[in-house]
Amino acid sequence: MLQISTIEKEFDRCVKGLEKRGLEGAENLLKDVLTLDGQRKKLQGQLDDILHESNKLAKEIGQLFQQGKKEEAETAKKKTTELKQKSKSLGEELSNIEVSLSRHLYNIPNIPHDSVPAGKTDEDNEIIKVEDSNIPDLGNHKKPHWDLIEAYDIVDFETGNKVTGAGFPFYKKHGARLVRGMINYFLDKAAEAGYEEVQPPVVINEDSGLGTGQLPDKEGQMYHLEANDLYLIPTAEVPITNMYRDVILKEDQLPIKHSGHTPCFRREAGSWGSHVRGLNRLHQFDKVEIVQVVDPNKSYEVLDQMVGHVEELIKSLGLPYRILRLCAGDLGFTSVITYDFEVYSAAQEKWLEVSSVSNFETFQANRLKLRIKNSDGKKELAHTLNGSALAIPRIMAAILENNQAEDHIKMPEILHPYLGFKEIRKN
RNA sequence: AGAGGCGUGGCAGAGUGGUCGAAUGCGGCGGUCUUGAAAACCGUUGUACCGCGAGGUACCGGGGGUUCGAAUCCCUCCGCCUCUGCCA
Repeated sequence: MLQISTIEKEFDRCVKGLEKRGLEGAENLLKDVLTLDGQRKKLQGQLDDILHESNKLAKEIGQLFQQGKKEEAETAKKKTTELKQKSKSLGEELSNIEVSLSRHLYNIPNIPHDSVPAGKTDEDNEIIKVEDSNIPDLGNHKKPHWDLIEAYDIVDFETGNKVTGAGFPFYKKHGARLVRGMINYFLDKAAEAGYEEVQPPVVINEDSGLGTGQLPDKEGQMYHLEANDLYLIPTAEVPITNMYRDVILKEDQLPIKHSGHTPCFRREAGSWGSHVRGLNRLHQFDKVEIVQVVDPNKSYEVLDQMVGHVEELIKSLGLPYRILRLCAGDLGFTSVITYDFEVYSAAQEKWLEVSSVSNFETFQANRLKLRIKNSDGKKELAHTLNGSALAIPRIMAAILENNQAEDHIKMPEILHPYLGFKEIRKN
């Protein structure tokens, strides 16, 4: 969430940023925050004074008792009753204000970067790079991947439907091996780039959901385990970034770089429809995520590195791709700037989003209380970033479609050592 | 899952109702000594909020309660340890 000090110091920039996102009444919302914060300070001051009085009296009463002056002590006790009532009512008033203040703050999204284009929907996203020279000419044996996976018997939706439900497929044979091979390849590449691998829990508690911003905003997108009040992760970003919740890092520990593979679970409530077929959208899918916690002065340099890393991965697989800079209206709640990567899936003739790389600046760190202590002993909020590197099923869809031939599907050469086969054939 | 125990500052560890934001040791930082280092000695050393400042308030796992006053008593939740049970 935004820092109140930022709202105060850069009020106009914040208003403009929120308006760019299409948030209505941004100025009033931010004014309310400042008003509430002013009230908070005032009440806190009053309460502190009363508590000060009470503390003083309590000490005096203690001394009177020790000196055996019981009557005087009893008289003094009576004075405290009034103070107690005052502090109680002030305390309630204060906590009401605080609740209201934090509700406001939790509902205010991050301020977009200057370079983020204005716009409302994904139509307005800015295409900053297109690499489409390798879109294959598939001639007349062009099959979408949902036909291919059936023909080659490598993903089984029907059995997934029976065992769990729609959106939970079984990968089989070469398909299962392809998933595992890609995960290993992506993790190896992340390791080469200096990311330390972790294998995080795939369920998280409420505090973690709040920390990275999935809660309270996107409550309905996560699977909730009610019996334990835990959530299935929608991305490894959540557990990995939350490793650093309530942590004060020393300068020389930076940058923190982690990679992790997890299944990701998304309810995708409301986004299901006939246009979503095959591997394009699932309730459970595998993804390798990269996360960094960095010095605030270096986060844009790091963002470029992460974008470069993802681009190299996609290139190495020989897939046509493009890079988008999301417009303000399409930008995630917590993000300052996001680059999306899409690969071209040549049979369905569609661009598929396979990665999203974002800088959150201090937005997550503020919720997480993730700080850096510099050599002068001063503390400041860190910047957090993350990116998919990469999401498996859509990469798989594009590989299958783009590399299909009459009676086989070629695997990208870079994956051969990870697969134990060079092409998928029937049987 | 059941029974019992425990949860205090960066770490270790005192503290069972008032003078406790908290002894002591270690670690950290500064200094003396030394050519330099170590040792020794001296000093200093939690976080957050409010305030120009003096200073004030809150925090001893989380939340609530009793009391004029709670690290200390009570309730509850969470976590850890031991034993028993179950299980990959």
